[in-house]
Amino acid sequence: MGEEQQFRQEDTGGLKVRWKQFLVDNGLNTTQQRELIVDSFLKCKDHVSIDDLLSRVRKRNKKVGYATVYRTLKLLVDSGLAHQRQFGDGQARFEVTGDHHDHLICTKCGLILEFEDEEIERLQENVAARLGSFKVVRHRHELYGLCPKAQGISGGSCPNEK
Amino acid sequence: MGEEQQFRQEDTGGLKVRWKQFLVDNGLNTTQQRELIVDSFLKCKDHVSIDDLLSRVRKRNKKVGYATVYRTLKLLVDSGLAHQRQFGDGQARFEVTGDHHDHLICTKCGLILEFEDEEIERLQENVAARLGSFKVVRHRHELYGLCPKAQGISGGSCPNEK
DNA sequence: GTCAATAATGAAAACAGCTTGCACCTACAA
DNA sequence: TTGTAGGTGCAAGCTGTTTTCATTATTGAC
Repeated sequence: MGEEQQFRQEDTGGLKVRWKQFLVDNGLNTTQQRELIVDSFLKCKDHVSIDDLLSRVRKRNKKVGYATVYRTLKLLVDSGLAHQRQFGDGQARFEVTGDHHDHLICTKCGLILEFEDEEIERLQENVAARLGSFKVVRHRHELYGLCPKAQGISGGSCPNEK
Repeated sequence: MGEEQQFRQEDTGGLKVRWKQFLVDNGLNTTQQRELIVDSFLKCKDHVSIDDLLSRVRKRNKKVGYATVYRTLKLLVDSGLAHQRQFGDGQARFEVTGDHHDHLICTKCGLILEFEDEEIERLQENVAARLGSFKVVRHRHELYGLCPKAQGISGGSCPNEK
């Protein structure tokens, strides 16, 4: 656990270097707001919406505006440091770029799990080839359903139930 | 080809019966607009947006409003006759419920192909089981990329390019 | 067929999340 | 230090969707 944390810090550090480079490459300035927003974002392990991130940021600086978070997230996506996702609830969510993975979403409590499966990835390529040399650039694979708690297994109620 | 068409008509007829039953079961009226909208929808082979369907409907009755199409599509989804999809372009698309399939979308020309793969479906279930008895209710699997024409293969230009 | 009661329609307004214009402010190279 | 390009925050605008409400259509009882 101590090891894992250390790794994460190192990793976040690496991402921060890439961010700095992105700013330089594109003639963008380092500002207090951007620093704060990017740091807050890189700390997130989960899938944050703009509003989520805004409220995290505002804990440290009340005056940051929605538009700045919005624009910074766009830069993060452009820089490749963030991925933008669209689950069913109508608002965009962002996550730190890492190992590729897909998602399993509990429709009752909103719990989001991640998964990856080499075999599925490989089969996807087959499908695309089969359908006439289609070249897959990215994909989206989401499983919606009920987590054990939402099913009533093990008696617990759903942690994030709305 | 004649056979196929006959089959489709029969199938559409079956769906229409289910629709009628849905109206009865829920104490809903049959109206000119609903008839027209549902008939137009069931004829669609592709993935229509609300606006697409509205303009098809208006070819036969100029006075039908957007809200009516919107509400009728919602009923169609509730009745299980339609599936609602959300591809990347921000507007909902609807398709007639049929064999389960997933999608391959050309990001250059908007071409949408359908695919299904038993093996992938099976692996999905494995994934859900592996992640702790998650029960999958539905899923979403979309491959985004370039169709052969968009890649410049065979020299043709992209049919639907915007 | 006629007539209420009930439901559906269409226009327009409300809504939610996203995007942009603009006046003021900040970072940074000279 | 200062000029300037770039960034910020507010508010307005946009897009697709959803709802409200006055009007119109459908249906079941006579």
